Amino acid sequence: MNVPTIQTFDCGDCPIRHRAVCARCDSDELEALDAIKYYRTYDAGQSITWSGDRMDFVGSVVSGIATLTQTMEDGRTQMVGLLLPSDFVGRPGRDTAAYNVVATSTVVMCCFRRKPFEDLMSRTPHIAHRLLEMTLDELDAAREWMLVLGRKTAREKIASLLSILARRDASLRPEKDSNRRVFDLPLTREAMADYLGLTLETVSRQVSALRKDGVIELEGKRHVTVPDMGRLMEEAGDDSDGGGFL
Amino acid sequence: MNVPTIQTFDCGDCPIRHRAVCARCDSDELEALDAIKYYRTYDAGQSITWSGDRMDFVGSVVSGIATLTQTMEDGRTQMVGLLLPSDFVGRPGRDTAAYNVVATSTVVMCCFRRKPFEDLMSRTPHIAHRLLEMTLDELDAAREWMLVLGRKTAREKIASLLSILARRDASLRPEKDSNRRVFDLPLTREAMADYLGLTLETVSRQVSALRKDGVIELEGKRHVTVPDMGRLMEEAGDDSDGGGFL
DNA sequence: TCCTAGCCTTGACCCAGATCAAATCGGACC
DNA sequence: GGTCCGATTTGATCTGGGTCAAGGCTAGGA
Repeated sequence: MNVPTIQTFDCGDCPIRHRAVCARCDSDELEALDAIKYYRTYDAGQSITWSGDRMDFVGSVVSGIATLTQTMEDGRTQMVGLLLPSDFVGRPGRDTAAYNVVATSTVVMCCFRRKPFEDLMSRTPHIAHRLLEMTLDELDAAREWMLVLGRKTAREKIASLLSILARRDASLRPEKDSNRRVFDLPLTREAMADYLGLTLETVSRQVSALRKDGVIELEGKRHVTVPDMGRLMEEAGDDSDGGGFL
Repeated sequence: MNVPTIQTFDCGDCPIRHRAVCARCDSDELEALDAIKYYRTYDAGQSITWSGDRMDFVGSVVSGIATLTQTMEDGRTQMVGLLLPSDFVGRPGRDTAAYNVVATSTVVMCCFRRKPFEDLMSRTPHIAHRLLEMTLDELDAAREWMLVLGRKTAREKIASLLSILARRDASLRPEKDSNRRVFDLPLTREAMADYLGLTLETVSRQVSALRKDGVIELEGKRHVTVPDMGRLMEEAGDDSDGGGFL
């Protein structure tokens, strides 16, 4: 499978380096982007966007983690995307949000007002291209996830999620030992369940089982050590490199 | 939810009118597209693309139906997309296919060699924009499907699929009675199962159940009549209009 | 220090959908 | 018409994961 490179860009004074929308842009274009950008902070649990609401900005996550969810009338909810630093939020060309976006931790967003962003986009082909690439990556991620949701067992689902989180985390900070990974779970058991199409009880049981079997080690409830990524990816049912992203 | 308009365009001598990649293009641009396009026919069951293979064209489906699937080593497979006439296949900027694409019926594709298409794309912003829109629609479709896969019951899954097929079919041919729909199932029970993350037996049972309950009528095994789309969408667990596409 | 509120874990039991097995249907081909 | 084969239906049984219920762990507040 295809593991897209983490989307990061340097937009001047954002606290992290990332090259998302403005990779390859020249300085004029960057200046134009700078002119319409602003920052906004959301507290953990706060809603960034509510499905159906008017949405007059697009932007990318600078720090923190947000989730993209859909809900049925009876309350069943499914997470359809996990937004990590550098991920893009919002859809140019549409003025209402299609999903609920909720901050899981404190989230800082680098926002662009939608109209000026769209204007800029139609003037600078780079940006449209970049956005196309990012969208295609997201599409691949969504499709990979369809396989997880439709055909994997609970244990494989958990292993898949851990493997993705471990790899996304690893691409943020350089690792020495390529086989060992250490990271903090950014999600509650309930959020994991919503991502995996499971119940929180099943998530809890399977995490315990993986711990018992030595696939992972836990320190507290959130701090995870993966002694052997290969083993984890086997558990996930992934072949060679375990098509991951998101 | 958002029901994207069917992507169709008129590319000169294609047997159907569609406005996919070249909507809004002027005549010069159309001519440039014409210059690099060619047609190719695939028989039912024939593979159009094999995951991991080199892919040197992109294109859109002119007629027939193809499926986009992912497979695990042990044979479990999940359909991740259904390609109906006018849908776009292939990813500009990547030279290997990410999925298996298989013709379900005889399929005619309007292809563009990838390199010239990419060149053309970088010269004509319209096309990149159009592609971005189409990709965003597909992403919405994939995410909608994640909700189906992750949280719906077997009966709701079947109803969701039928509702999507009925609506996509309806947007191809004009309908008088907006409540009634008649169409042919383009998929075997097994393909439906692969789409829905079920087994073919369960698909068969639930289709029978929906027939018994008067939600649909069957003539033979493939010809479906939906007497009341509202009822069907209720069964699908969809609110108002039942987020559709694909 | 204790209390409280979220999380999280674990156990007991149940059921929707998987699995295994057997017909039946329908079209293509002789 | 008859045979064959793949697609479909239907039945019987099994089981992974859902549901319900009872504690446990930890951080923050008083």
